[in-house]
Amino acid sequence: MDTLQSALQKCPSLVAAHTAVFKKGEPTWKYVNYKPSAIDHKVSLDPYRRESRKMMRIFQGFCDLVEKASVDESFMDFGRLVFKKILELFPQILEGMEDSSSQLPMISKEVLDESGLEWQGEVFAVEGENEGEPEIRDWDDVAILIGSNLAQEIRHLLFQELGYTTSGGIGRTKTLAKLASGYKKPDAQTVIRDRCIPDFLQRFSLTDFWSLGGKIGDFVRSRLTSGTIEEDDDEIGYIRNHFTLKELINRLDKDRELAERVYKIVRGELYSPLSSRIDIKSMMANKNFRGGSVRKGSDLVPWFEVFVGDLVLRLQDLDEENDSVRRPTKLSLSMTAGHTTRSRQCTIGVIKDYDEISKRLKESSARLLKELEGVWKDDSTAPAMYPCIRASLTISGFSSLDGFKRIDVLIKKGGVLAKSAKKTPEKTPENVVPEKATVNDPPSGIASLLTKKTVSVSDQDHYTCPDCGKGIAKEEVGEHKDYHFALKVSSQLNGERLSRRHKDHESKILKEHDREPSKRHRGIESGRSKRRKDLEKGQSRLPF
DNA sequence: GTGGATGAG
DNA sequence: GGCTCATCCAC
Repeated sequence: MDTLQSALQKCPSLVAAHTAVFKKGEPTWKYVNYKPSAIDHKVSLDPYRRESRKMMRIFQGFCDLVEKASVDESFMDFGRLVFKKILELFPQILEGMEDSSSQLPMISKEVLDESGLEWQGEVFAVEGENEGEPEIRDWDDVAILIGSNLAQEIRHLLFQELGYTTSGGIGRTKTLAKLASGYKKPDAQTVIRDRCIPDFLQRFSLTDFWSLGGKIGDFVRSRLTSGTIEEDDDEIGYIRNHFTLKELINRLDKDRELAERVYKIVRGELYSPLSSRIDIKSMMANKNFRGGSVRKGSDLVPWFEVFVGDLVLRLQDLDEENDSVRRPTKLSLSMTAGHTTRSRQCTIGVIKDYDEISKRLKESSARLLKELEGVWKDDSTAPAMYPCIRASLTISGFSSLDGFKRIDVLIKKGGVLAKSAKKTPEKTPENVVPEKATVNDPPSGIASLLTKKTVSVSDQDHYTCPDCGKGIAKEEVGEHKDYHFALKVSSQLNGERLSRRHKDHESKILKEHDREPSKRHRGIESGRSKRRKDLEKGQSRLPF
């Protein structure tokens, strides 16, 4: 790794950015006016998380289904927005929807031109496609076209609001959007029409796909290719053209799931749904120690201060972000000395107050440290525990106590919630993990923009839909009914235009969240940011 | 409950 | 390449 000096030598115009740091022994991070040494500082990613959250809020204000992919990347499902726009611009589409099994008649070039729609961004073109305006052949292209406009809008909005430039990708699946978003940067977007997918994917290799970047990708490649020129020129196309699903299953040691994933991925047909809320399962604060600076137990205490400060801060952020109260029930301390890593965990009661939980986490950490020292002593395999190379604290087993917000106030200000709260967290609605949607064969047609096949089901209150017999969570009943209405709209109206009432209802449908992406759903992924000066609450920074 | 592996960035 | 972080799974 370069030192600051060597990096500056290679790139004189380099602007080295400061990052916020925790100083050993301090529970809060700050921007320091000196060069923080790795020996007694730990980087804080908090400022980035905060910016991330601001971006998320803007995305969510724009789009009804947003999936956070990482601190600086999100997927947006433009399905409803696109459909709404299509109805607005081309209401005649409804006439073609009377027969849901047939293809929708395409609108004329004149009507299209009248709409004033224009492509936004770099529209990836197939070999031999005429120069100039990218072709619009079918409704899929129209949808992507509108998607490119929406992407431009949200990117512009983000720049207006936060000053960040972004790169985006527009495609029919997350995989495509993600690859497209990195295709041209910075401050650009790339648009992939369905028919361009093979040509676009030719530019990538198997291991460029998300989740295939590691050993699994290498394994798949080793089972499918032998390194010929043909394969090398278009690895993905080669796989697409040479293997049936059955063959893939055989080649990949009967790993059906993996085979199906590969099969779909190389065709740009992995229609995985976006999930708006991924409940975090654990939080870790870690520090690698250099130069043998931790030679005894007491050397760790100031780091516990830092770890706990970091974790509790993030806990606060999590609450803020989700407007919830989530608390860990488990704490784990892990340490590495030499080549051996050992960890011990303990359970902790649910504590609402941040100061109280900090106190508890520190006490427990000290206790776990004692335990680990014992473990090391008893373990003849392991050498000495000190000097310690690494230590980390992980909190997990989150339980949500939103339902206790008021009760807690009544009991005691900053009080500790008793066992009752801890014993029944699974029963609180917030803690019910929604059933993971599984979509393999999405419905086709524009109607699919409105469909929702899977709904989350809680053990307690559910309702059985008379139309389809599915169990529906209470909160979801309205939405579910809208789903059936949507089906009717798309398949039963006998060519007549929607009545006023239907239109109202229809717009209501469009406002609903739809966690079921489908073949026709468009994803956009955007990310990468520039830094911007901003004073963070509760934290200080120096004016550089 | 633990240790290690995996994958992303 | 070092480092940070989250998740999964075999034992």
